[in-house]
Amino acid sequence: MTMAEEEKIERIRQKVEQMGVFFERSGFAPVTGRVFAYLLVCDPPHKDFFAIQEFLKASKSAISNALAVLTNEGLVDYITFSGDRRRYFRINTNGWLSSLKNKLRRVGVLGDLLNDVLNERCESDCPAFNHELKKIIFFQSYLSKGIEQLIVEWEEKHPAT
Amino acid sequence: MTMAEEEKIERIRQKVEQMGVFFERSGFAPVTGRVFAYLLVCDPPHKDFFAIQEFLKASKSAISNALAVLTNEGLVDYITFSGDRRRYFRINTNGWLSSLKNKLRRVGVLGDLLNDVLNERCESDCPAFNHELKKIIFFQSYLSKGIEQLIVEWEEKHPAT
DNA sequence: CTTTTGGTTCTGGAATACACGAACCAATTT
DNA sequence: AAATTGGTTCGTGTATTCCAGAACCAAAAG
Repeated sequence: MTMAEEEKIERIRQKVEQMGVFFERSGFAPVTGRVFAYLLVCDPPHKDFFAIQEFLKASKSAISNALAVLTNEGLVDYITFSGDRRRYFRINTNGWLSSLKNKLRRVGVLGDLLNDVLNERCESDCPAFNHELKKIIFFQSYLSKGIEQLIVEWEEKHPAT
Repeated sequence: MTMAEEEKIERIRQKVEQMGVFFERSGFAPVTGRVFAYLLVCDPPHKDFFAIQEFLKASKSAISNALAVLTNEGLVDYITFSGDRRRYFRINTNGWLSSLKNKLRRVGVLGDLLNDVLNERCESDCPAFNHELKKIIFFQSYLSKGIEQLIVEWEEKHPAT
C-alpha cells in the first residue's frame, strides 16, 4: 500500500469518526452512526457485511443490528450481484431524502399539542401567558406551513423523487 | 374540592403525562419533560419549587436538576415576589422561541459535513452516487436558506423578540 | 447564634441502552 | 448430506442514564 493510499484511509477513518458522532447526536447508537458514516464515504459506495465489520472493528451482531435499524428507517438498502451471495449495503439516497422531509414535516406536531393546552387554559385568568403561548403556536404553524411549501416547491423542481 | 375541580386536575395530570412523553422523545429526561409540561399547563403559569415537586411526586434533586437543565437551555426562568424567598419558575416564552429558531437553523449543519464528504469523494469513480449526494446537499442548503428566510420574515413581522 | 427555609450537590442503586460472543438458521457449495 | 457462507437472534456483561435520599449550603427568620 502506497503512502498516499494509507493517508487516504486515515482521512476516511477520521471522517467516519467525525460524522459518526454527528449521527450519534441525532439519535443513533454509536455503531449505527458509524455504519451510516462509513457507507457515505466509502468507495465504491456499497460494501458487504464483512467489509463494514472489518473497517469498524465491531462485532457481527453490532453491524447486523445497525444495518437493520438503518434499513428500517429507509436510510440504507442493498444491492446484489448475480453469482454473489453477499448483500452490498449502501445509502438509500431517496429514502434518506424522504426521511429528511418527514422529519421536517413533524415541526408542526408540537403546535397541535399546544393548541390542546391553550384550550385547557382558556378559562384561566392569566391572559398574558396565553397570549405568549398563542405566539409560539402561531410561529410553529407559520413555520410548518412555510416548510411544507418549501418541500412542495422542491418536489416540483425535482420530480424524480 | 368540587367535582369539577377534581376533574380539571385529572385532565391536567393527563396532559402533563402526554406532553411529558413528547418532550422526553425530543431529548429530555422524563422528569425534565414533565416539569416543562407542568409549567405549560399550570395555572397560574408560575409555580414554586415545592408545588412542582408536589404535583410530580418526585424528589427534590430530580426537580432541581430538571429546572437547572431547563433554565440552562433558556426554556424556563423564574420570577420572585418581594417578601417571599421562593423562586416561582415559569416557561420563558422568548427563550423557548429562540431555542426553536436555533434548532431550525441547525438544519444546514449536515450539509456542511456532506460537502466535506463530497470533496473527499471527488476522485472517486462513482459519479452516480456523488450526484445523489449533491442532490441531498442541495436540498439541505435550499431548505436551510428557506427556513432562515422564513425566520427573518417572521422577525420582521414580530419585532418584539 | 441557632433554626428554618429554599434549594443544590453528592452518593448509591435501579433501569436502560449498547455491544459482544455464541448459538442459531437458511441458502449455497462440496 | 456435510460443510461453508452470509447473516440474524439470544443471552450476558458493561457503561450510561436517571432518580431517590441524605448531606450540604446560603440566606433569612427567630
